[in-house]
Amino acid sequence: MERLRKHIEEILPLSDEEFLLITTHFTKKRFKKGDYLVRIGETVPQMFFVVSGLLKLFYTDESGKDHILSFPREDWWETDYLAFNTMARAKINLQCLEASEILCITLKDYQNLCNKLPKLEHFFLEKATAGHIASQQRILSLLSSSTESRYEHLLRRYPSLLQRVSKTLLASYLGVSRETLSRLSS
Amino acid sequence: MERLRKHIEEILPLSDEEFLLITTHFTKKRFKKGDYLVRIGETVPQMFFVVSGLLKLFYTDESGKDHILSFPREDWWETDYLAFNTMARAKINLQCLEASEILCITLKDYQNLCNKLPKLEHFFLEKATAGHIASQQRILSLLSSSTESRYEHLLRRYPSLLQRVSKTLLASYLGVSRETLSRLSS
DNA sequence: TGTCACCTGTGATGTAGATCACAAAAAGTA
DNA sequence: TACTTTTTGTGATCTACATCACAGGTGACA
Repeated sequence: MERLRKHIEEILPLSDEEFLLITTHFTKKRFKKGDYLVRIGETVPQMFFVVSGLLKLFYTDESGKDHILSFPREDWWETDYLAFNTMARAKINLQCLEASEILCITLKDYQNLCNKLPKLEHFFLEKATAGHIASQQRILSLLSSSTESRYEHLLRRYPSLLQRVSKTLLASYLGVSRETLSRLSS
Repeated sequence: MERLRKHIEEILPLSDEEFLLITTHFTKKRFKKGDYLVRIGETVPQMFFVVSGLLKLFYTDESGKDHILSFPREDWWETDYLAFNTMARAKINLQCLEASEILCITLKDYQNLCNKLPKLEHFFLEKATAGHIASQQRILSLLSSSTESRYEHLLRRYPSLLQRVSKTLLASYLGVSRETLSRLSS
């Protein structure tokens, strides 16, 4: 849980009591490689904070092809936000690429926590804004950049990703076939 | 300003005093078609709420081609959030496609307002989350759908857009050339 | 230690869409 | 109303990328 405290305190200082209150609302779980945290078609009772490990958030289209939205890793918040917030069924999957340590919070606990500690909404607002900005920049790069420069940009921004993720998965994040990406690398 | 009140109260009930407090932090401005609210390279002192009118949020790449991120219209919040929040220079333009009535708020006023009325952060958190979700879905459609189905989806979701926006602009929102879009329509 | 699943590179071929070019139609503007 | 600017459709050509197919490599696990 210390990791969560440091993470929140980058934005919001916390007293010991406040942090204790926060921790009581989360459950720590361990997942193995391949485990699903969210599966298409099921409900999404929780939001997740990644303490350690690596996941993929992805959509599987009608033809069975995967499209990766993100690679959540240490210090990331992730879930199917649409399904989580509206208590609907998931439209996307969230699955472990590595064994992972995760803090989980239910919608009810999340709402309770925000009521008891309203300044946390400031924290989550910052996170949501950052997420929105990042998504917009991804849209821009999909609209305006070549596959090659998107690939270079990705590696520059997350150099460690290449060590942890297969090129097949990187291709499906970039929106090209793995063959095309392979030809780019060489 | 009544429009703003109704808009906020869809999420958050407000007393008359609270709403009065809010209004004192905004400035109402009228813009003509073609006017810029945000221009690449300049600072972004304000965030905008569209009372009436239509705008485009777009990036111009090195080759001079435009890429449209959104068509903000009635009841939308928009700005270059990255530049606004970090007081940096804008990377994207925000320009009027129609004469528009806009409520403007500076970063300082925004922060003051949220301090004085913390429950507003709840409102903005909802908006930011919705924006993030919408952006994610756009990424998914860029990754997984054909141009044709993205076009159909856009028209289904915003049928009025076709009346207000040229196909050239729609093409640059969808990420295809206007020639290709023209061939699709026929 | 052998087997199996997955990953990666590479060739051949097909296709969606970019780009260039032109003309007619529509919409602004003086 | 006349003139300019913008929008739209359509043809011809070119290119990036998808798809299919195959083979060698690597790590996981029984």
